[in-house]
Amino acid sequence: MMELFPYLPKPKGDKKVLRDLKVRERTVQVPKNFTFVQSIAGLQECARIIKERKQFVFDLETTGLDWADYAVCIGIAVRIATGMIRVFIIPTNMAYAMYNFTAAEIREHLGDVFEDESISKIGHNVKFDQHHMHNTYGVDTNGITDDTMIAMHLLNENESHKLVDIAETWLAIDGWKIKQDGHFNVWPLGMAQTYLGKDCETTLLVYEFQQKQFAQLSVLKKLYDEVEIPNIQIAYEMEQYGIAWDGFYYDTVMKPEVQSKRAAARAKVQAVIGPVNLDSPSQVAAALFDGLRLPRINGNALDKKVLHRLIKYDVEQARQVGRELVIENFIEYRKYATLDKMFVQELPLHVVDGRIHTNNKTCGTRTGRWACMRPNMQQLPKAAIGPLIRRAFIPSKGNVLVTMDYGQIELRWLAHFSGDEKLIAAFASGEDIHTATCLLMFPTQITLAELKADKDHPLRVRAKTINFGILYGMGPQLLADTINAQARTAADIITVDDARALIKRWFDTFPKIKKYVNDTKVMVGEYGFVTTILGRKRRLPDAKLPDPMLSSMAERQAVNSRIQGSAADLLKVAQLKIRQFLLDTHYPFRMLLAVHDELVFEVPEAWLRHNEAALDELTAVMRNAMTLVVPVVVSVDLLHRWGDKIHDDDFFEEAV
DNA sequence: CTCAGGAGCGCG
DNA sequence: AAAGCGCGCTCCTGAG
Repeated sequence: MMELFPYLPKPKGDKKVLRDLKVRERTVQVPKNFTFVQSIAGLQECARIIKERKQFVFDLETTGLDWADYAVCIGIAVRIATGMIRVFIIPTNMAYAMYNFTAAEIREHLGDVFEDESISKIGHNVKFDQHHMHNTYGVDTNGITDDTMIAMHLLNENESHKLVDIAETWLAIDGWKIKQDGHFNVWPLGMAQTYLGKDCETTLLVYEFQQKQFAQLSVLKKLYDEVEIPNIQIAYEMEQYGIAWDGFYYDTVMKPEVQSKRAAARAKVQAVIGPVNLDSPSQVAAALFDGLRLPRINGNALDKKVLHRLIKYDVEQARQVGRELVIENFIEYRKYATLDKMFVQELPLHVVDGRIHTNNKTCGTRTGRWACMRPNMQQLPKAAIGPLIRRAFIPSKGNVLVTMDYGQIELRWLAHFSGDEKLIAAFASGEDIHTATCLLMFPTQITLAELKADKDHPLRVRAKTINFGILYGMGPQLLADTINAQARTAADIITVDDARALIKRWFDTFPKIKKYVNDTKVMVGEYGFVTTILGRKRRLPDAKLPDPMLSSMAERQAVNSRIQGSAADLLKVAQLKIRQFLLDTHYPFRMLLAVHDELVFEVPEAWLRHNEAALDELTAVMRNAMTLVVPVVVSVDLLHRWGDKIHDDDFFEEAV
C-alpha cells in the first residue's frame, strides 16, 4: 500500500507546522562561542575537535561559481554537529582579517579530516564546496553523508531548495538575509563572520528538520542514502575531469562553417525583406505578413511548422512578382543562427585548460533526472548537423570515446509497470520495437518482410509516433500533426479522427497499458503524488483540482514521471555500479558525461584493443543494474571524436 | 537600467 | 475541446 500524503507540512503561515517543528527562535543566532580562527593552534584545535566528534557541517564562501570564472575561496565555516556547539570561521581571503591562511596551511591541518571517509560531512550543495576545496586548497572531500539541498529536493521537489528559501519557507526563519554591497571578501569582518556562521547554522537546522521527515519515510531515505548521496561523488568526478575540446577543429571548421552559412542566409533573406532583425520573431512576422502579405497560418507565430507551411505561398508569390525566395532561406538562417548562438558562441566560453567541465545539477528536474548547465551537454545537436558540433569533443590523447545507451528504456519501463503481455512479448522477441508494435497494431495490413524493407513505411511511422507520444499523453490533434509532418505522399496524411482511432487501436492492442495509464491517473487523483521504481515521489497536487485543464495536465505528468523517473533511477544506479566495477577491476575507463539514457566514457585506445571483453562486461553492469520484466538493451559505440563512430570490427581487427 | 516572461529550439 | 513530458540557453519584449 502506498503511503498517504507527503509528510511535509505546508509552506509558511501554517501555525500547526511551526508548532510541530518546535522552532525555538525565528532568527538563527550564531552561537556565542564561535571561533574566528587566526592561528595555527586554532586550526589544530578545529581539526582535533572534528576528529573527536566525527561529524560536522561545513560551508565555503567564494566569489564565483563557474569553472571558467576567476573564483576565490574566501573562507571555510565548520559547525560541529554533534555533542557540542562549536563554530569555526577560517578566513583564507578576507580583506579585513588579521591573518588569512594559505592553501598549504589548510591542507596541512584540515586535509586529513576532509579526506577521512569515516568523518561525516553535511553541507548544502556539497558538490560545489567539494570543487572549491579541491581547486583552491588541494583538499579532497570524502565521507559526504548529507546534502540538505538534495534532501529538500527529495522531500518536496516543487519547492525551492535554496538554503535561504528553505529556512524562510519551512523553518519560518526571518532576518536571515544580510544586505551588503560588494564582494564578500571585502565585507566588514563581523558581517562576514556572521554570514558564514549563519549559513552553517541554518544548514544544521535544516538538516535536523529533514532527518525528522526522513524518519517517517524509509523508502525515500534509502533512495537518499544509497543513490542520491553516493551520486554526488560521481557527478563531482565527471565535472573535475571534464571532456577534451578540440580548439583547432573549432577554429578551422565548426565556427567558419556555421557563421558563414548564417551570414549567407541572412543576406539572402534581407535582400527580399530589407534590413530587419532576423532574430526578432515579431519584426520578421511584420515583414512577412504585413510587408509581403503572406498568409497568417497561426497568428504571428513563426515557428518551424508555420514556416514550412509558408513555403508554397512564398514560391507562388515569388514566381508571380519575380522576386527571390525568402522562407526557405529564413529557415536556413534559423538553423544556423541557432547553432551559432547556442553552441558556436557558447561552448568555447567554458573551455578551461583545453577541457569543458559542465555543471551537473543534482536537483535539476522534478522527475529525478539530472540536468546540466554551463554548458548544457545534454542538448548538443544530434541529427544530420550534429557531428559538425560534436566533433569538437574529443578523447584525451591516446584514448577513444565510448558511449553506452539504453535502448527504448522508457517503453521498457512501461512494459514493466503495466505488465502488458503483448508489449512484453514484443520486447522479448528482440525485434525492433516500433516494427513489432506496428505488426501487432496492423496484423492484416502489413508483413514483417515489408516493414523490414521499408523502415519509413507510413504504418511504422504511425506506430512509432504513438509509442513515443503515449508516454506523454499525446492527444489526437498533435498525433495527427506529428504523423503528417513525416508524410511522404498525400496518401499518408491522416485526419484528427484517424489519429483518435489510432490511439484507440493502440490501447486496444495493449489493453493492460490502458489499465495502467488509467490506474496511474486515479492514483494521482487520490494521493496527489506518484512514485518511481525506487520510491522517488512526484507530487502533483493539481491532480485533485476540479479544473479539467489543470488536473489532466497533472495526470499526464503523473504518467510520464513514473516512467521518466524510473529510467533516471536506473541510470543513477547503473552509474554507481559502474563506478564500483571500475574500482574493483581497475579497468581504465573514465566516466565523462551522463545524458539521460546514455553514458559517455573515455578509455586508453591501446588498452581497449587488448581488452575487448571489457566493453561487454561494462554493458552487462548497465543491463543488470535493475531487473525488469523485459530485457534491457545497451548499445555501445566507439568514437575517435564525438559524432564520428568507429566500426568495432575495424577497430579490433587492427589490433591483430 | 534590470528583470521576468515568451518565443523558439537543441536534447532525451 | 484541448498546451504531449522533462530540461537549458538565446534573444526579444514590455514592465518597472
